[in-house]
Amino acid sequence: MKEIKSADAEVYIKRYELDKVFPEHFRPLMKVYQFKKGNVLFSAGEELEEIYILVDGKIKIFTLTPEGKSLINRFKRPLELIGDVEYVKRNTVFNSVEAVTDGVMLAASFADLANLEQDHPPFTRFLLETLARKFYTEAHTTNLNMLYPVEVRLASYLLSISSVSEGTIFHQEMHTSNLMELAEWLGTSYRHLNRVLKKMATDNIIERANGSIAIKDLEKLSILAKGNIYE
Amino acid sequence: MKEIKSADAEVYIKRYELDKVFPEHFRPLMKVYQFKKGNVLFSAGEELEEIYILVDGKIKIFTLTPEGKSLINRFKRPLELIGDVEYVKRNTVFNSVEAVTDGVMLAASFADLANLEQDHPPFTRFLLETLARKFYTEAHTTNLNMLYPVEVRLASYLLSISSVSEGTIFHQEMHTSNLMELAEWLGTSYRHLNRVLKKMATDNIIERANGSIAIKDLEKLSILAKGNIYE
DNA sequence: TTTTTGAAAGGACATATGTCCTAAGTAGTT
DNA sequence: AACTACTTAGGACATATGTCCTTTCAAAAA
Repeated sequence: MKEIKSADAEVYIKRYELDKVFPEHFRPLMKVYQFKKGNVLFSAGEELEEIYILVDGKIKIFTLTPEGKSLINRFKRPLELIGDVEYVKRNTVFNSVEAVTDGVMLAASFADLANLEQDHPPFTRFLLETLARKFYTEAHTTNLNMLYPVEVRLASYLLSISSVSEGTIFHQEMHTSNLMELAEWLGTSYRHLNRVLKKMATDNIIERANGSIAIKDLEKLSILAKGNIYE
Repeated sequence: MKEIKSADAEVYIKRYELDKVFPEHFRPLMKVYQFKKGNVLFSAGEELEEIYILVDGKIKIFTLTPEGKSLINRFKRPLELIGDVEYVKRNTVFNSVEAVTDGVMLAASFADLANLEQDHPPFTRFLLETLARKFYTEAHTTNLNMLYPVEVRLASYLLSISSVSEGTIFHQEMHTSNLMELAEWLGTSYRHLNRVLKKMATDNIIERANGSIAIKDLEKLSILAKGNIYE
């Protein structure tokens, strides 16, 4: 990750309405970093000294076992805080983070933030609200993962990226760019995702043509999803 | 849950060193509730108006699917906050809560707490630290559950409640009072827990005698747990 | 002591999902 | 066009875990 000294945090602070959180006098203390697709941004166990704010791009958060194999993860887009828990608990990094696309982060040092907290309550409040949202989302996703099989989760996911208007189904941007990533997103293996996709195709719920997935029967899909909404 | 007007929050505030969090002038606004084993304390979807602080007893936090069946849960002992996320996000209750033993909660209304936040930053900080800890623990447990089979988790659990001294193994208090509860704690079915226990007994790692579990081979257990520590 | 009840234990079977491999398709590069 | 690399697709098999039942057992109640 490379610091861009010429860049100004200002633009991003405006864009994401962070001006109440970071007062004028604090902004010169903030840095702007740029990262490239594929960069390993943080590794579990590392010592952190700054909080990072994802303001552009997409990242992947995952856990590696000591045995090196399995992983669990989420994809994150702006606005997302990295290192908030580490800042509050003064822990080492818990999850590893990798860049899925090019992107930009703002950063502020733990020390500066601790000072900021002394005379600027909105920042503490911001942290609190961020964490509450994270906790809620995390719990929601975990429950979904543990309570329902991949088929249901996939159905929910497809519903979440589709919207219907005048009988036509529009696909919003997929959170994932290919099936492997989709498998990771759903927390399953690529092989299994394929199996489930095949079943849905056989049941005439979706149709697969050259790598893309088209919804054929929205109603059946809704029934499958059991009213769950992903994210 | 029954309010005990005669009771005083003071004792508990002392015991858990909450005096910096709740200043003198705020304490008269706090209530003391008593609950009985088996009471359903909160149900998912309910509207909350107070934050609750578990100061005595054991509770169970779980999720029910609309289909009524499966559940996921954790057991909690003091000191634990209930309703913190709900307070910050103004959501309805996310998980249901049930009393496992008799116990006591302190409570303070959202409205009073919002006022407190205005002129008493330590409370916001307390919320933040609590949430960070919760988030961390939650993530840790989730990872453990998703990455390792029940056998490993059970091994970790047994290790976590055992301590060795001069060649003798001491069992600390189990978090659970019977095998069904242990199965819930581990997030598996009772049947499966039994299967795994049997395997461990066959492998001479543990020994089962009239309902209790004794560790026979600590080393094998440690290898099985792969260095993971539960909670 | 007999009866009842709930916990403990496990057999039989089904299902979700993972791992390992192979093959076919597609796009980019030489 | 030939080659390479990556994605898609799926066969074969193993494993973790769930569901449903039955039996055993021990403690509590009659």
